[in-house]
Amino acid sequence: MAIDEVFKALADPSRRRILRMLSKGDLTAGQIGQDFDISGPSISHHFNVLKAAELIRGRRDGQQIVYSLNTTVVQDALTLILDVFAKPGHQETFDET
Amino acid sequence: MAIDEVFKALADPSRRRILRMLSKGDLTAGQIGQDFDISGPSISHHFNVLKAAELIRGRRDGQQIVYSLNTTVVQDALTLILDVFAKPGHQETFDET
DNA sequence: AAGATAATTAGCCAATCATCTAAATATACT
DNA sequence: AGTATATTTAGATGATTGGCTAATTATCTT
Repeated sequence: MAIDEVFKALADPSRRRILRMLSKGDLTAGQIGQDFDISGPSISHHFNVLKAAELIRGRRDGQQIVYSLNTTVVQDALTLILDVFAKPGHQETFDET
Repeated sequence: MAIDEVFKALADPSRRRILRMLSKGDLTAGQIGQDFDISGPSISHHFNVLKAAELIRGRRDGQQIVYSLNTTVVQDALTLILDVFAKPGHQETFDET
């Protein structure tokens, strides 16, 4: 997993919205696009960025591409995000102060 | 806290490195800068981005500016980051699969 | 095989970003 | 007051980004 790609992918609000949508379940490109005011190609570009970060995966189902969250990478990404802030030798879980 | 600023701040590897350094303890601008190959003004720009996201705070101590992590905002930011991936109604902690 | 639908890739453009050098500001020292 | 040190702000520049339209690819339907 490329940490840099992950953080860059998360930098855009549309992409974060896509991730949030997919966290509730798989969706086709079209279903996702309907929720946005931007053009199809622009959405497609966001899919590419998210795929480059390996945060999502797409599989073709007939005419449509069904996108789903790559939960494995999402877990790893969250670990790395927490690492940015974690004091080493201070094994803290998220809820801890 | 401006979520958008937070994610933009995290998008740059130098800024993530700064945060990691500060998570171990406060440091002056100069001490941080020594660890980087980029110019002073560039580092200063990164401080500004991190300050805009309220992730760090700087206080003057004589000639130096001492930077520290804004732990309150860091906590809130982590919550928001987790929200990007969390299925609602599925109260999951970080360690859970 | 022709046309419709779903989505992508290609190519362009304006806006943003990370970096730089030069100049400015703030504090300390002599 | 004058100089050195620490850091920032100002302004410029090349690279990256997010958006668009047009064209392409893949699949389905008739």
